[in-house]
Amino acid sequence: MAERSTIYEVARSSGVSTATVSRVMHNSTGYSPATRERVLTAAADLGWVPSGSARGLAIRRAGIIGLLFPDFTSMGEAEEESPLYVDQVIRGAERAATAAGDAVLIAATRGTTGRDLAWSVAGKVDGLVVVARSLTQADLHSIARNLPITLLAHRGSRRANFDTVSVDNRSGVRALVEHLVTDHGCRDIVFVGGPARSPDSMERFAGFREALRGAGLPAPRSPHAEGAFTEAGGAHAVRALLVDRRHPDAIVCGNDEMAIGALAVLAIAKLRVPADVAVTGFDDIAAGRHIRPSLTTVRQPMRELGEQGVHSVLTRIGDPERRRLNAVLPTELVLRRSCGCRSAKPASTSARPAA
Amino acid sequence: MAERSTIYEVARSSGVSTATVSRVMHNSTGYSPATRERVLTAAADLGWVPSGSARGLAIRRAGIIGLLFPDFTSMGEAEEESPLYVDQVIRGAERAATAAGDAVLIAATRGTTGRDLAWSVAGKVDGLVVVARSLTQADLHSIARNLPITLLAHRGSRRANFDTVSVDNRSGVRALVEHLVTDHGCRDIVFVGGPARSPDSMERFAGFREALRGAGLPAPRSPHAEGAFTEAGGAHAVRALLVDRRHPDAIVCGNDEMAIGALAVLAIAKLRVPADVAVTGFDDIAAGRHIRPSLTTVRQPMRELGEQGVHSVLTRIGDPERRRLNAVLPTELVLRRSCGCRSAKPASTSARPAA
DNA sequence: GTTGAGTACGTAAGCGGTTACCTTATCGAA
DNA sequence: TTCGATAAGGTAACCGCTTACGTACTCAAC
Repeated sequence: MAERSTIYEVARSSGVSTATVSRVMHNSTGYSPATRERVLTAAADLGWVPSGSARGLAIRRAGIIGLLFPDFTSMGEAEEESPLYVDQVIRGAERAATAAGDAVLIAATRGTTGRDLAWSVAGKVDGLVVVARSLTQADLHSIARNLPITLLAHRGSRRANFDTVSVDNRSGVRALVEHLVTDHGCRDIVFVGGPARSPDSMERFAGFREALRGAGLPAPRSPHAEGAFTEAGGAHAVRALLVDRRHPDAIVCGNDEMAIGALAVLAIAKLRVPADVAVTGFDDIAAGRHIRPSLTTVRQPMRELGEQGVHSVLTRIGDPERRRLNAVLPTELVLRRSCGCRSAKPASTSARPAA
Repeated sequence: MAERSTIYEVARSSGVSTATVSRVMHNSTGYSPATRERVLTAAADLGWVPSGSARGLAIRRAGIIGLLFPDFTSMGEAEEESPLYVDQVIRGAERAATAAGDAVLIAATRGTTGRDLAWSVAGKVDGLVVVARSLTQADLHSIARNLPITLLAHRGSRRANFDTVSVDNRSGVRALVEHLVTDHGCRDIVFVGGPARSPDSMERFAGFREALRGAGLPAPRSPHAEGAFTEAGGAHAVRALLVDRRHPDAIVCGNDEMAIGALAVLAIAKLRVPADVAVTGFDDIAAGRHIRPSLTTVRQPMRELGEQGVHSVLTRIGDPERRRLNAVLPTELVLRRSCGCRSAKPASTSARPAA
């Protein structure tokens, strides 16, 4: 690996000009079959890997879409790091980008801002998919002046001047709570939310309230307990909850990890799930299928979120003048044991299509 | 977002030459504090995102490391797709790259080869980390002529002319089996392997045999059953196994997902775990902690694998003449319920350091 | 006053592809 | 024979940065 070979070497060793090499590589016309052969073998012989930088500069397109997501590890101790669902989003983004002939560049934002961000990530891509609140408002707007950006799972995104793709948190929880009320006769239902300022948590709580009001039940102004979106967070919140009240009929948790934490605490408190109290989560992570009782939850199409995100920036790259697009992906109710259901067949819910 | 702004515009609007803008942006010397201010504000005002392609071309370094991993989804039906541990590897790679000021570009190889590969991925990066067998031998060697490549978890990699980072599969399983024999008195132990040609599976089986021989027990020439590295694969293999023999003392599975499949089949067969038969996995995926009985397994440092992989190519980029590096990461025995242990404290095992 | 060193810049030649525009050769039709 | 069309392929400008050099100016030392 002395030096990376260039198009000039390929041209020389096949006796043509670089223009012809370029033409052959792109299947355009203007060369004979014999020439084509010579160029192709020369390229293969050299193991030529064309410089993406040079090509990108020339055609003004790097062929790379960036995916930005939050990672808190290095910030808050060994805390929980970036949420599990990000993995799925990454996979989805990869798939969509590859299908479109692009590649995806990923980067966790650990407090990176401004100049660093622009140089280390933004400059290398043709567009950015940004998960949740991984970027400050300032950076978002600054970068958006030069690069297409699509926001993922960003609440209040309708308002903002961005393309967005989000998940129908509200309908998901609404369907879930309606199920608890209607099919399991629950009346006393509590909501254990994630971080108070989390957009996801707020939306889910909103769905919770809607369902209760719809059922003619009293709806609280704020979640009955809150904690981090982690097992520990859920455990802590439920522990606190049980201190000053009798156990409710059902505990609706902000996400699956919190629900798993809740299950652990309830087991210790000798409360049976679902006999004494039903428990539900949100996300549908893998662990929910294996834990006992298996977890009733709302499935988010995380992978699709990533796919649509990439799709969205690709679309805007293709047509910068197009009007803003705010897509909302449907969620799906997944009924398992922890709510009292026996079967595990999922029931489809919400479907408000892209706006 | 009319047109991406360039260094020329920054230069013009701050009244200096592009050389000076460049100097200011890189904190080198040769400008006055006043000039620095002017340039910086101009850049911020424009929201200038410098072209990574242009910069990459000029300094002959894209600042991107590629990570290639297998994904079989689109090839073999809705089969299982790329293994779960890849997510962890991705996270590790991202972290290491970001720490070094680079970014990571990910791409699943779904049969992509030759020319496409070179253009879509290889050309965009400064080096490649390749998971397992995501690339054909031919592509590997071809690309390696122009790009630093580090192989991950690639058996027989010692021989190959590549930098490698792998995991000590063999010692991991050896420690596991020794534990079953010594602490739980198992004699009749079977190995349920992954795909016959999987390097990982072969290495793990080798460790299995070593442990048995070391304990003076008869060691089989080949795994007692085999299947895909999935729940279905494990279930299928164990079902076949139980058809023509009495249940063994212990079933050592090729990975956690197979072990989970095994647990399901054993439950249906009314065999108690661990009372009647012990079951173990490999990998330590999250589900293993939640399933009942919790799964005894061997933890692979997946994240570290990704980190070391990136580290390795970065090192080689820095010093192309350096001699081959073959790192082997230690594994760790994780004792939980499924082997008969009560506690869940992990015991450290193997530690053969980098070679 | 001349010289030398140092500071603060500007100039322009790359980096490795792409592609608009030319040139040359070939061939059928007028 | 001449002409126009078409095929095959070369020339060189350009994409947006970096950086080796060159230049102008200041200041201290001789």
